[in-house]
Formats: sequence, C-alpha cells, structure tokens
Amino acid sequence: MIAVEILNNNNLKRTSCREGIIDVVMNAKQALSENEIRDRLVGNYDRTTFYRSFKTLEEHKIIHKIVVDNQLIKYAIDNTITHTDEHAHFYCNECNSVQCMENVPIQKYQLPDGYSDVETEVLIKGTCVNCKNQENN
Amino acid sequence: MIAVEILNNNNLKRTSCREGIIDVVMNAKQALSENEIRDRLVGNYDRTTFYRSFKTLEEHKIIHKIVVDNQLIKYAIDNTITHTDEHAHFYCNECNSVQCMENVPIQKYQLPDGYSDVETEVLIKGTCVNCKNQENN
DNA sequence: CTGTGTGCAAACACTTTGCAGGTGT
DNA sequence: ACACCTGCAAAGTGTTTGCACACAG
Repeated sequence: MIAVEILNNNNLKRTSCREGIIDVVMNAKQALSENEIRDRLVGNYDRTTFYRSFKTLEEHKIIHKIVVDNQLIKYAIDNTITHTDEHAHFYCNECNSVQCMENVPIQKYQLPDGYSDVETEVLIKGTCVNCKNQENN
Repeated sequence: MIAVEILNNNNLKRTSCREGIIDVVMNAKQALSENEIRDRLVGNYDRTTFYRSFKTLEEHKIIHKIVVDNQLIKYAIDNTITHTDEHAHFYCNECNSVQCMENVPIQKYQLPDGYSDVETEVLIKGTCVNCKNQENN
C-alpha cells in the first residue's frame, strides 16, 4: 500500500503534504513527533498545515496519535492500514521513543456491571531494547 | 486519613488551598477537573496557585492526573493515600466523567525480549453505569 | 470551474516564570 | 525570623481561526 492509494481510498485530495506525512510515518520504525516528521519531509510546510493534515489523517484513521504524559506527542500509522489488531504502545523513559507494540495485544478488562467498553488505550513505560543494550556495553 | 495529616506526613505546609484540594478530591466519587475542584472549594484561588498546588501534590503522590485525549484533565486521590493497587481509569464518552476503577487491576503485558516495563497506564473508554441506566428509561 | 488545501497573521487557551508581599511553623 | 506560598503581570508555548490565494480533480 502506497501513500497515494491510501489517499484515494479515503477520498482525500492528493497533496504533497499529506502524501509526505503518510510516507514518512509509514516507513518509520517508531512513532514520530511533528518535528521528526518535518525533518524527514522534502518540502517545507506551515505549522497550521501540519495541524490540519494530522487532523484529517487522524479522522480518516490513517494515522493515530500517542500522547505521553500530556506532553510528548507522536504519530504512527494506523491499524486500518497495517491490518493489525489494537495494540499497546511503549514509551522508553531513556530515549523518549514511542513504539507500537504490534505483538502486544490489548487485554480485555472486566468492568463492573453496567459499564460497557468501546476502546482501551494502553501505554507501557520502561526501557527499550536499544537502551538496555547500551547499558550493557 | 484527613487532609491535614496528609500534608504533615509529607512535610508540606498546611495552606487552605492545598487542604481544600485534598478534601475535595478525596471525597469525590469521580476524578475532577480544575474547574470542578474550584467550584467545590470555599476560597477563591488564582490559577497559578492551582497549578502549583496540583504540581506539589502530584510530586508527593497525593493526587494523580488523568488525561483523556490530550484534552480533558482530571485529578484523583492517589494510591498511596487509599492504599489500593495500580488501577485502570475509565472515561465515559457520554458524560465525560473519569473514574478510577479500583477493582480493575492493571494486567501484566508480555513484552518482546529486552524490553523492561516500569509502569503501565490503562484508559478504558465507553459508557458508564449512570449513562447506561438513563438510556433504558 | 469548484471545492478544498495552504500560508500567513492574529486570536486563543494553557502553562510557566519573576517578583513583591503575605503566611505557616 | 525564615522559608515558602500566594497573587498578579508578563512571557512562553501549543493550537485554532479567518482570510486571500493556490491547487487538485
């Protein structure tokens, strides 16, 4: 699946900004912040345009946002594109990276009577492989 | 446990703002926003004072913050005071209330090799009992 | 051609900081 | 008496909105 197709499938106009964002986010191994995305894009875009593009892509479930401690905001490609299940997110306290744990499915929580759940967000904080390996050197 | 004791135990000065916040949050059945807390306080306090008080109380693990979608911020009394385990939080999409699910312990997630977890945050979104009951009327 | 996206400026909301004065211990 | 808390003003930061113009379909 390539960026243009994704835009077409969602009846979104093909603009370089949207196309670029999707490309960058789709090829990233980790979730990226606004600045990390900007650095990897060819063109230069206004902040407003970024906000609006992120919003549009989020609304169409092409990318999703991960927020850590109401401070760090990162974006990643959405499940609907990669066809994986709902997954947990991992935040590394050392390198501040955020990763989608595709292989860590979200567990079902047993709620008290009368509560119905629709969606569950899980953020696991700790140390990632890379940082752990560096400690051992 | 009463507000003044909590402050003493943490070597914090007993000011009416801190005492009031603790009282209000401790007696609330749900997590409360800044405004909800203000409405239930007797005195009137500056926003800056609130921010600083929340920060201090958070740092001493007296209250904790729950953030929904990087937008809604609510505060609740912390585990260290109520002596319950780490729990999931529930957000009701209909009435926008946030509740601590004391009886919904956070499950252990199996991470890939090399990852170590320290803390896990779980936010379950759905419909709460009250809203569900209202629908049935 | 028409509707939508973009860039710029301004508005807005939230949060932090500096400082003078007040308060708890 | 002293350290620390508070309120006010100002600055800082992130996000949204209005508008004119550009661009995709």
